[in-house]
Amino acid sequence: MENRTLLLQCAKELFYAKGYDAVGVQEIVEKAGLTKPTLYYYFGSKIGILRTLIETKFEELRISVQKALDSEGDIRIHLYHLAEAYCYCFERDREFYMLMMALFYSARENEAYKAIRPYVTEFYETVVKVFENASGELGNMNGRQRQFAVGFIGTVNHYLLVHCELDPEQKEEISREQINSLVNQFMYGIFS
Amino acid sequence: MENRTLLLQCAKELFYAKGYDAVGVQEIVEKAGLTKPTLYYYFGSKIGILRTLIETKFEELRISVQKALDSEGDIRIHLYHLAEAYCYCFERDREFYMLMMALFYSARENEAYKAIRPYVTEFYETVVKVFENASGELGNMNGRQRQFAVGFIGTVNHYLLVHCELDPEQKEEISREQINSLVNQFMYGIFS
DNA sequence: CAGTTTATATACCGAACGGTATAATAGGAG
DNA sequence: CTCCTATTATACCGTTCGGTATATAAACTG
Repeated sequence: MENRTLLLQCAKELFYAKGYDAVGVQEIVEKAGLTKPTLYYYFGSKIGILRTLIETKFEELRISVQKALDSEGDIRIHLYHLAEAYCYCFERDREFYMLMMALFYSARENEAYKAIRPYVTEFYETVVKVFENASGELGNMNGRQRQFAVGFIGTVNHYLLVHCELDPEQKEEISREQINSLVNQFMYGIFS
Repeated sequence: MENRTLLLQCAKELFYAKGYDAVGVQEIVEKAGLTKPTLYYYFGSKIGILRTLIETKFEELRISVQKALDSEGDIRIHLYHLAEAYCYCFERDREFYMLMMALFYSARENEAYKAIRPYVTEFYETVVKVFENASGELGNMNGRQRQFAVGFIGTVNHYLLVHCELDPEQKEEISREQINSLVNQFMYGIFS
């Protein structure tokens, strides 16, 4: 493996296990069997390596989300494909997805949170648009699109957290029925 | 205010805003207008001040949760009172509740997570028991009590997070109807 | 008043922090 | 072979980290 990739991998594992602020640059390069100038050569700074990590992975997620939203169908279908895209990303790299979630819930003035914020906002806005485009089906939402979007993302994230707790070894993958019932439960919450 | 209480207050605000690892002991005592030995006199270590913070606040939550579970009624009533207890804790000290949530989602090998883990586990087990005691009403749960417990806590937490997003100034308090519909939505998820 | 306890400050510790100036090494191109 | 670029290491920078030895001031206790 290239040293650049190796550093990204080691950093991801350490950030996931201990948290961004609790990991030192020294620790990352030691794990990779390299030295600090190598890390600074590729990424420029400690936050730079986190940013690279986020950008790389989000690009993958962005593609599958776009594919999900291009599909034909009602809002239920779109939400299903959206949830599917998240679950797919989760299953491909649990460590990264969990790291992302930890960052999402971390302190607002933290540097690591500021690094992930624009990406989270981007996806949040994408989901808001899904609800706005569905006003024909859902009727007047009284400006609750934002609430729905936060709710939907939260429901999916929470589902994945529970899934992680119940299947730590990642033995079974998330089924279509599970994703379907997740979306249904969320939709019920809207109409009730 | 006593210097001890002042230090706890300042630490809470900083941990909430920046995260435990990103805050230095120096920063805490400067905000309080004191010096390091004073902090070490009262709390012994940096993690000691977080532990004191958690223990103090959890004692309050523990009392209101116990009161909720002592009430007569079916599982829906118990869950309602439980959700009410969480919401009450949240409204009394949003900063602390949000800090708790951030810690809950933080990295598993982080010192701060280890400090809060026993308390989270304690409440988690309490909620598991609520579901176990309701086997008469809910029928055979196929050992899904744990899943329900994680689900319930996650639903409440997520609701409070959204609430925070939509009412950042904390103008209106959470109504009985809101708590009721939250519990109903969760119960629907179980039966579906 | 003398002795003890409680509470606070000054001034310091070694270690780790993020980051860098500089040089050596390696590989390809002319 | 020689130059150039890409990559890596040695050795260091000033700052901040969590934590403490020691002294002092105030408040209680006999």
